[in-house]
Amino acid sequence: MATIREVAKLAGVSVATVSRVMNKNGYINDKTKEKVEAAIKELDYRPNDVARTLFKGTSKMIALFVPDIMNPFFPKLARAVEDTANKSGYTFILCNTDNDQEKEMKYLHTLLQKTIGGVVMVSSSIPLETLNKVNVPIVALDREIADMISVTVNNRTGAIEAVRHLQETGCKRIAHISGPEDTTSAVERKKGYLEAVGQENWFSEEYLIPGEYTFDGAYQATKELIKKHPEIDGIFAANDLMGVGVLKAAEALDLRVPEDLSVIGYDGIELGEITTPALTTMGQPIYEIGKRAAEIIIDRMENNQKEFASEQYNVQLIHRQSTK
Amino acid sequence: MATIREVAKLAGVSVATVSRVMNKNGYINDKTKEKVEAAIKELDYRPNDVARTLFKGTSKMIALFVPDIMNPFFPKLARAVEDTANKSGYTFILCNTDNDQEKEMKYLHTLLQKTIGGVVMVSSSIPLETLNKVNVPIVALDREIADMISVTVNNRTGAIEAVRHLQETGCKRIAHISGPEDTTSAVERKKGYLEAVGQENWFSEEYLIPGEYTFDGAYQATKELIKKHPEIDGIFAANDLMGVGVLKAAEALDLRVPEDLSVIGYDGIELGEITTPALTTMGQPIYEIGKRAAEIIIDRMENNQKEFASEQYNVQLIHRQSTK
DNA sequence: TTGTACGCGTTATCAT
DNA sequence: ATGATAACGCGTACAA
Repeated sequence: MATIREVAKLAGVSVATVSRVMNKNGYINDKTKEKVEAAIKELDYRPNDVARTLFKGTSKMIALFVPDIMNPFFPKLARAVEDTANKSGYTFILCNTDNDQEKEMKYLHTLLQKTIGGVVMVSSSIPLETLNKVNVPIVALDREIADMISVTVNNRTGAIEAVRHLQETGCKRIAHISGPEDTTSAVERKKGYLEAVGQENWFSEEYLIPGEYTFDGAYQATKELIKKHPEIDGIFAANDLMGVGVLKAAEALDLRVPEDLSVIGYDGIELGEITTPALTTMGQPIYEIGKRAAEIIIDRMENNQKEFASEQYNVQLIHRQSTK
Repeated sequence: MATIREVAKLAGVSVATVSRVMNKNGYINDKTKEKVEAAIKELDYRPNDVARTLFKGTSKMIALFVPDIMNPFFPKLARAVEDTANKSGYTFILCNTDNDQEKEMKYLHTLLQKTIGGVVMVSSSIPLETLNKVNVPIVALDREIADMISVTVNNRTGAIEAVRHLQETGCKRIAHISGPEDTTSAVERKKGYLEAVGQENWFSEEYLIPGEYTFDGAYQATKELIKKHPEIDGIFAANDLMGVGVLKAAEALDLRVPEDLSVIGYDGIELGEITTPALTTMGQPIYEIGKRAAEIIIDRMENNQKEFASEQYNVQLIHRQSTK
């Protein structure tokens, strides 16, 4: 790779001049500009981004922390962040955290040492004081982190709508398989469920069981739930991955869906279209929120004076085959 | 972030000494070492990786080029590469290429400007001369790229095995939905299919139709295929995503699987476990090959004198419900 | 309008 | 055993 010095020599000018034409800074004679551009072209010169970064003190890189890219909710989110980052000339770094604090801290420090520009975080177990001490813009995505700027969907009201849909399509006894307690989206969805049916006279605490946002968790949970409470005729799973787990458990239990058991999920990932029956769900604008989070981060990096606010998007019922 | 100079000042030594204790280079008095370490700890000093990279001329970053992380085959591969990279202290950069040459070239140059350490590539439309000119270790993963070092599975023999399985379970007329012609894995799988049944007297070119490795492609292909050739009783889809597409098409066509139509896929992604019926497939060690590709890249970066060779892994029949 | 020289934070070489 | 300093490649005051 050619350096700025080589270009300067070939063009018969100083490095400063080359730098100026590269960055369109200051005044330059048209004639010398041409010479320089010719030299740049001839050598296929591309400025060394590392040197640039060192000088500027910040790099055009943006990182995304997700629990696990193998969870089918995240690829689209990652894609959205990457696309948006690229559009503004940023490089995209993906970090799988496994919700492991040690891993997250290690990542954060590694990135800091690379003078990362900004971080989009889906969840974080990093202590708030660390997060605040760190001099890098951070935006929370999908889940809130304390009082940081976040891009989320309206989980509580979406959950209420999900339960209402179950009721409107004839369900009398509705259970909820919830997500992790330390995840705001899961907590909000559970709140919505409780708000919708917590006061019903049939309601029981036993209708509320944790599934940890995983397929297996929901599968097991459903089996136990139905064994104990065969009267259940509707299940609201806090995410689609669990919704699919419920579907498979129903299959194993020889329960017809939606005749014997109605199922609704949350997220609207493509997986839900592929099951038989296809999963009814509350669809969120996944790509959209990922894109917005990236845009906000980039805005904050380039435009530090502006005021930023959290954003909340709406979810929408997608009626497929797992409810009547 | 504290710099090495601040540490030096606090410890009352020169920056060279600090550098030495950081890198465990040269001789250092135990006493001064202690002083320096104390200062490092006190300031929570972490060397600036950008400066380091600038000096060394290469960075501890490894990139993975995939067509699209939203394709369910890739998350596990990405995860494998990232895990392996991290284990050796490398940072992971994900690049979605969409099989778009322009995008790939842009990525490559961006990364080069960051003095990327190595690149793992799933497919590439980058001209070979560019690839060769570039002074960065590259390994091809999942698909071959000319004569570069690659980590793949045995696609041809796996395909033969898949077709044999269909035959052994009673299929008499077996069609193949193939992947992209410019993708070596797809070409090899098609070769295997042809090798297995191309000489049968019932064989017809019309049994061989392209599905582009996509769900929709396979869905449409299946519908047309069955309409034209209702005698088909077995389909070998060149990947699982298409296998699932076949399953859904069969459902739409009111065909029972496997009674009326047997289906086998390729890859062994988790998606195939979730459909009803679950998809029989040729499972490849996805995580394993991703890991190996990363290991090889890292080896090449750290150990340039060694000789490296391509590796090929075996696939294994996973018999689920879509075949008898 | 252009060039010189310094600084960004490290590491490695050469003295001491 | 330790320190001073050049060098990595770039951008920008400041001088010319």
